[in-house]
Amino acid sequence: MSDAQDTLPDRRTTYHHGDLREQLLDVVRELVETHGPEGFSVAEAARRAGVSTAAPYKHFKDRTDLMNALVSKAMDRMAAQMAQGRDRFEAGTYESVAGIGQAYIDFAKDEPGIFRLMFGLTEGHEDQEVLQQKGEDCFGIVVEDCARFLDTAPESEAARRAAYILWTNVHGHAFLSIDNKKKTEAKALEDWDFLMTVSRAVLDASARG
Amino acid sequence: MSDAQDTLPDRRTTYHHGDLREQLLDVVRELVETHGPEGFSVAEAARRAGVSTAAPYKHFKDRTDLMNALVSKAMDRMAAQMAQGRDRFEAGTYESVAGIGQAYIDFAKDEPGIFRLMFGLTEGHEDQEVLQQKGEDCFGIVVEDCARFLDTAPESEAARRAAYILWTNVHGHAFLSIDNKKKTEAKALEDWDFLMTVSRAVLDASARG
DNA sequence: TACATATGTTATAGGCTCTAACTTTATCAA
DNA sequence: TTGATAAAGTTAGAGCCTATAACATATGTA
Repeated sequence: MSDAQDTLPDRRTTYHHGDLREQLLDVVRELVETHGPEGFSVAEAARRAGVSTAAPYKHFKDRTDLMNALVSKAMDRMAAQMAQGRDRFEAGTYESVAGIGQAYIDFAKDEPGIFRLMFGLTEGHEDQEVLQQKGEDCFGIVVEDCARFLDTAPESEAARRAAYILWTNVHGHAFLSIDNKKKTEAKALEDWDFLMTVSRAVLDASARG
Repeated sequence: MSDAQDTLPDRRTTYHHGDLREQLLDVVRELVETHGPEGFSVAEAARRAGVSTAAPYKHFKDRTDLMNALVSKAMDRMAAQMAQGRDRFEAGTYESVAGIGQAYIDFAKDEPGIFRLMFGLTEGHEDQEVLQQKGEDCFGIVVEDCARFLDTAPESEAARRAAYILWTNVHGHAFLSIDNKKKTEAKALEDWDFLMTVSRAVLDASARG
């Protein structure tokens, strides 16, 4: 009679879902990548997870809360990938710094929806101590490697300053890359070329004082 | 009896509004700055303009269309301010390049909501030839000034490359500034200091070849 | 076993987008 | 000047969304 449930994914036999919170995050992650940073609804996510549209609210206070959780997990992935990018090279070299940047850019290209969400959040973002901290952690990876290159402490003005400038380069490049794939400049200047150019320019300038 | 109309702004006497399209854009601009890039609704804008919630659709195809118009106007303002920033100094100098960047950053700080909207658009953005072109125009201002500094044609690889790197610096700094006003790095490194540092580093590196 | 808690469900209020059908005003050609 | 047409309003309403309330079912622990 009711064939509506045939369209439901993974029809459950149990009353409880078992892992709804995580599955919602997965589903929304997909939606965000296919329909853009704001192109998801809690209702649609619930439907795809095979639960009622009210169920998500047992796990997330509201839509923003869900988004924050999504971003939080994304930041963990990002930090891990940045560390991995660095570890492909000897620490404290042009290459390791560029490697961190490459990981950042790759993340942005692989997950542009989430990436946009991470930096597009405005409401209830800056209040979130956790997200704030995770952002700092990512930045810390760059600072640390710059400090090693410059042979200074990570707390030094020089290291933080160089890291900040490099961060703007990489962040800006990442954004422009995903924002405008056709842009000729972005193509003419390949990622690695760009990264090595700015790493050298900034680190050398910093080393010279 | 009905005191509802007392809350309506500028109660009209005429049936036609007269300049609804422009007023809607103004109202939405306000909403975007007070409630964030996505923190507006067509309905609320209509209410504030004192018309029915259906009226806006006589002027804009849909919500996205309204947003695009908003962004389009913002890009005009931005281009104008960038040119103005450049003209405060002798053309083709570190200062004029930094001046363009300062205008960009000021725009982002003055109108963070719109700024985010400009670079957060995803759906129906890249299709919009007009917006695409206006973005190129802004970029062209930087390219031109870099070319003058380097004493090359604006079409030269060197000029476009230097401009691109500087654009990432400025764009990244602008974004990080508005994204995270508390960030210590952003404060330690004042805008102008940052701009002159990167202008010198990038232009000198480019000039050296 | 039994009670408390966690995690589902249905129902519903209220807001939003956008369209349809209708009304009022402006424009412009004869 | 007039009368047809287009432009720019209006109300009504379908259909989607968020979020809550009230209720149902499972789980776990005393």
